Amino acid sequence: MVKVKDVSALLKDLLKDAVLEVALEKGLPPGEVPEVLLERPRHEGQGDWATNIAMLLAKPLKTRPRELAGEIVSRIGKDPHLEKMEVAGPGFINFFVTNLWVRDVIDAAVKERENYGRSTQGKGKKVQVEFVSANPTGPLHVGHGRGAAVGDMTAGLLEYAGWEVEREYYINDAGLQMNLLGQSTQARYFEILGVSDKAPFPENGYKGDYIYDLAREVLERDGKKHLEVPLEESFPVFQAYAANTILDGIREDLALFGVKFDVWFSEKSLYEKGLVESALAFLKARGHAYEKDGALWFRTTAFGDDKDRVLVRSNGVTTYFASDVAYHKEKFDRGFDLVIDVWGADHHGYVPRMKAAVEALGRERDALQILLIQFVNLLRGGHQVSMSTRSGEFVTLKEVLDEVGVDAARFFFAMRRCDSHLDFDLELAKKASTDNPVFYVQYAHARIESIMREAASRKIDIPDPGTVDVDLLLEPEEKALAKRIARFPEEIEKAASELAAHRIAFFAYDLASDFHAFYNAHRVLGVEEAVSKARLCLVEATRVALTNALGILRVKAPERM
RNA sequence: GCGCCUGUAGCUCAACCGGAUAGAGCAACGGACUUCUAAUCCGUAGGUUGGAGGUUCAAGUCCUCUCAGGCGCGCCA
Repeated sequence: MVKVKDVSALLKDLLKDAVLEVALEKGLPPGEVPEVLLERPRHEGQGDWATNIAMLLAKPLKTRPRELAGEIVSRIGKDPHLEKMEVAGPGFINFFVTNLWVRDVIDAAVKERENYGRSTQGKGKKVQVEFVSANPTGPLHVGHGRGAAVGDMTAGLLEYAGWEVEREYYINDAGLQMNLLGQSTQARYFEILGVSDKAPFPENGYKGDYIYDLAREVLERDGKKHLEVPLEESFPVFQAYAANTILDGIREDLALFGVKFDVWFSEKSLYEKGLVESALAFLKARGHAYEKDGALWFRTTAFGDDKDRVLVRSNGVTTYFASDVAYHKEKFDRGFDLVIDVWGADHHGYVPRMKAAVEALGRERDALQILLIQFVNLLRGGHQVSMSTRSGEFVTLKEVLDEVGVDAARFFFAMRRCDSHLDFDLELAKKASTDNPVFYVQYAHARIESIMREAASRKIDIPDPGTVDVDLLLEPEEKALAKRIARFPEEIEKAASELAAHRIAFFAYDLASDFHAFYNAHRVLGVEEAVSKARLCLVEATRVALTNALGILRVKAPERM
């Protein structure tokens, strides 16, 4: 039996031979023959596969595309999987395959189960996905949620495509923002005790209500003792308490959202281990860094950035960029073949210098991929909700999860390309109606489980797909469904190589849609036995593909709804 | 001023390395449950892909210009 994925490979080989033969005959050196590609035609009636090769070759061979296409077709060898070929449109060659693939795909899905669709694309390669990485200065908001979903799903997708994947959270626990957090908490503590003039609230401090909560907790734990000592002395207590408490909250929120990190990496640890220093030394030794105006600069312009960047300020303080260079050096030193950073789109100006850093570290520019997550426009009751951590006015991720549920939130984020702005309407996501795609997809799964329960109660087993008579699955809804299942492995590879996890969500939706259409048109149980058996196999194959797709997104596939 | 992202049906979004007739859902209208779950399905209607040029056999996709929205442009993070 030919594996589903191999049908296209098989066609491609036949096609390639024919193309080379024709090209050679017309005097075109094999080196100048463009790459032969097979694509999925957009429309029904244009076959299962198509190629544009005749159009590409028409010019160098000085012939008309359609004529050439005919010539190529006449040289393509026979194969039991190949039903017929057609020359269509401006010069496409359309391939129609025989029904053999229907059994092939059902067989593959049912037998491979949780491995159906897995790819070896990333085999033997290690990738790190770093995401969220929010400063521990406040709770996660919806924007972080989108980053968390995209990062986690991208990681899941790459795992499925054969990569060894590590999920990492970078904790920005060093620097100015952490000081501000400590000062803000300290100031609120004094304010609560009615002596706010003794510890004024810092400019640009964190104004959210949660800072009051932290201050009150310190007060409960320690009493008024921090009033008695100088501010510098009590400051570390406030900072440590605030940062640890907030980070714990972040961990809890992410756990609730179904996101698990393999590594929580502390920025502070880079300094403690001397890695920032050694990274700077590395750059200096290779002539990528120089001193000017009392500061240390990184010559990022040598790698395409539009200006050089400061690593160490003239006051001796290292910049955020310096620790980021050190961090990325450390990542590559850990042996990753690919490093993916998921950032908020407001950091896009940072991309060229980070890419420059990667090159200066002696890596390919593309060894670092940065996914920029566009802003989430949070809507509630039609009007926009502001989301700035500093102003303290935001809706937290937890609030959203409590309101709309984890699955709805994850799927909502998954249904958009990450570089597209996202309107997240809470009222809409919460509705258990057709508006909400996650219920639509989950309902398809619940229906499948229902069929399986019914079959079990009637003592009917799922037969071996090898015994299925493919000619019993010729209804348009059956073929459409089988075809969709067959595309799952392609979809994985495509999505993985584009780092486009949203494709999986769309696939799941389309698969559910094909299933619902099938379900409404045909009965699985209570029809003629051979047909029933064939359909049971098809349903089981659907269940496998749907479960696997949802598994990548970490969205539940419920047995009942 | 310079740079990045976005602009596709009334609304929210898809569209593979440039391919054939630009697809879904919602909203609107008309239909379908005596059966394995109607949170479903089927049908109708809806478009100059913001605009103008260009490259190409072929452009939503690439190039130039332009308009609109968002975001960046620090010895901040």
